Amino acid sequence: MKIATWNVNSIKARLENALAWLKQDDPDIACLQELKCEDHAFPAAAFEEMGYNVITHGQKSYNGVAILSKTRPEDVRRGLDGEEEDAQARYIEAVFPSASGMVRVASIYLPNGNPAGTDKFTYKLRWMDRLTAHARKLLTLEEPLVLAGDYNVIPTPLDAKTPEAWTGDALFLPESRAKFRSLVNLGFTDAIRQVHGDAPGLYTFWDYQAGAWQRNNGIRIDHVLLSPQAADRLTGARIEREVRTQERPSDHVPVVIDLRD
DNA sequence: ATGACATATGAGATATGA
Repeated sequence: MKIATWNVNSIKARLENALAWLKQDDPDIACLQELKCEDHAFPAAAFEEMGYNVITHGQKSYNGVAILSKTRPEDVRRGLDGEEEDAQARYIEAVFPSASGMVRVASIYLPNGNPAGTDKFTYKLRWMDRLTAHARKLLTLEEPLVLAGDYNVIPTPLDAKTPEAWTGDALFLPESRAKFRSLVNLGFTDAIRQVHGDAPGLYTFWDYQAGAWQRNNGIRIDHVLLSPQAADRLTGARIEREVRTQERPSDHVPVVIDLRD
């Protein structure tokens, strides 16, 4: 089965792009982030007409996550524990039937955290702690689990064209990278690195500004983390760079993995 | 040093993003 993640940067602005991509790539499950709309405004019908079930956790103007799936979601969770007053819609998770049993998938939009030294950065770090605590619980289920999304973390210098330009940025600060490592080191596999090793130039985001795409001045911040039971079934992982050549593209491109049925 | 560029809100200019 094929599982994808993509930060669309507004689902309303990107609806035609998303439909074209789904028609081309035909994932069984697609995690979307940065919807920038409330649940009632999500264009669900367009995806349902393509055969997808739709679950969303939306918010006006900012954030928002969704999962599209060819099988019916069960055990849906919206949001993370730990901050009851947290109004930011950044996490949705469900379990999906597949040919070889159930697969649990989460769509994650981790806080950006800039500028460092502000509440935004401490919120990012707290959110990462909450995600890690939840992931620790999920791992005890010993089931195929896929944590996919925009993590807003550049894991290593290999994941940026110009890492020196990111010094001091919340995406690359040691605290952010350390918390990402702590999550991975619970026992997750970074699907792209598992398949491509230390290959350079694997990016998922290019700024709209300063010709970043044309110069391939990108960063890898969209990640697919696999539990051991999911990693056992990994047969492929790729970054869909050509999606950046769409008309009015998102500044992110999809990451897609294949799991053996 | 700043802005570039894109989107949402809402009707001009500001907030957010990464």
